[in-house]
Amino acid sequence: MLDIKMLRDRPDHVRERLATRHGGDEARLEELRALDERRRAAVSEVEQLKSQRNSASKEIGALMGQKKLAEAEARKAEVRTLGDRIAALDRTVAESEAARDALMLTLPNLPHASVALGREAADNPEVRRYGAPATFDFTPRNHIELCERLSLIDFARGAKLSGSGFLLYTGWGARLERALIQFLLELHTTEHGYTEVAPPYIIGEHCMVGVGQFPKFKDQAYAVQEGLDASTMGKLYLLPTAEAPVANIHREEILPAVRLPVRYCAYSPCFRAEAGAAGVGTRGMIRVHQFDKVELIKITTPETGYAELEAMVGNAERVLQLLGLHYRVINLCTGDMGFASAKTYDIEVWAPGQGAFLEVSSCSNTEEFQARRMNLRYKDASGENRFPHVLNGSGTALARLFVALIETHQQADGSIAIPEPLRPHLRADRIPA
RNA sequence: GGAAGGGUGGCUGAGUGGUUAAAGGCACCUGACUCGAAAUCAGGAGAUGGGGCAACCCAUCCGGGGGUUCGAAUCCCUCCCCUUCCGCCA
Repeated sequence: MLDIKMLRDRPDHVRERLATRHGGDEARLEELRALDERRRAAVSEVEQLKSQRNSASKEIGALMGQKKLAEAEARKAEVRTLGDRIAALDRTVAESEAARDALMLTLPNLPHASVALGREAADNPEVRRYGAPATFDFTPRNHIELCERLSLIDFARGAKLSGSGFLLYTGWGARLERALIQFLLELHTTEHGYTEVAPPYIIGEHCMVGVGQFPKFKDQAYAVQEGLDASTMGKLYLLPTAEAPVANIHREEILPAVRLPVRYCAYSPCFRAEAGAAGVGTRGMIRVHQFDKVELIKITTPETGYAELEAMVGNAERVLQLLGLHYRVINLCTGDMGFASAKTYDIEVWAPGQGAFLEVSSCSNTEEFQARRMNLRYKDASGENRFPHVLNGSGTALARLFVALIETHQQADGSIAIPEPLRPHLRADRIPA
């Protein structure tokens, strides 16, 4: 959520910055301005009336104490007429405020000044590359062939169980997935200074609003209800990402400055309806309805937010470096950034079998945007309550990492070589053919 | 699902219609005392929104929402959450 004060004081700035995304906010900004003014006018009038009523009520109390009952009754009658106007104005305030806030929740974050202007993915500047594409002296297979030959994933039975887009990991595939999760959590907790948390996998609607998933992306989430009780529908959702619970851990709190930065990492499965994406890359495990991910979350002061973002990207890159994978880091342009983000780096890993880079991590600083939605604050050195920067990043997504790993490290004999740092967790140095 | 008891400021804990932002205690800040600290004494200190150059002023907030009343932490309705016991269950 943007700062309503900035909308009042610098409307042109807000309009310009929002226009660098996808535009189309003009009408909403104008409506917002009108609602805000209506609310403020009503607030100042009703407060004045309430002030009158408060002092009158005190007088009535005093009169009754002195047993001047007739006078008290006369005053009561006067004040009663104030009550009706107050009630009407209170309704105006509540309505305009609710409408204003609902509108505020639909506006995306403003891009940071350093973000490149652009409309789409093609406009994203590349920041750096690591390594080189794997080369093979045999004909390499793609991950679908590898998974089938080595019985890592049973695509047909996964679909039989839950429909297309759901994976059944089997044997070495299940073990590799589990080893990767363990490897990632160990790395971030022991070497990168994150505190591990294990969140619920079903999350309240208010937390989805808090991170900016809702209201805009409601159609992308799986809603759950209790049994056949439709009245419970719309309150709880399967996680699209662990960001939803973890970023909300301290919602509605005021953290002492000495506790910052807060750094959490969490493993969770992620559930995405991918509505409207049917048929697009549905084969294999590139785009699925459920995948595993280790998420990184930071809560920092505004002063250190961007330094922490750079560090977070480095933490995610380290994963790929240790696994011997080729990747590139790109900086999303204004038109390609997520709703809540002020600045985002994507990390894309090279998948030889696809001949393409696959997004495995997206690291963003949402600045105060999510903190405002969550009413998360911290108390700075001077005792002032301020909104912290809230950052999130994948460290990393698993299904695509799995793809890149097996496609990159496949051997001529059909086996998969396991990179050194992963071996203790898999308790093997290769997946046999 | 059934029964009972609870949700008050950073914590603890009073308050059951009228100077109550809310006693007392703990923690915190300032000052005095001290070489310094502890102890003691005195004082201060909540949040949100709005107004003012400022000292300050106004409104709202005692789990959420609604109602009764001139006036609600206090009475009524409703929802949420927590604790204990019973039932069921991984």
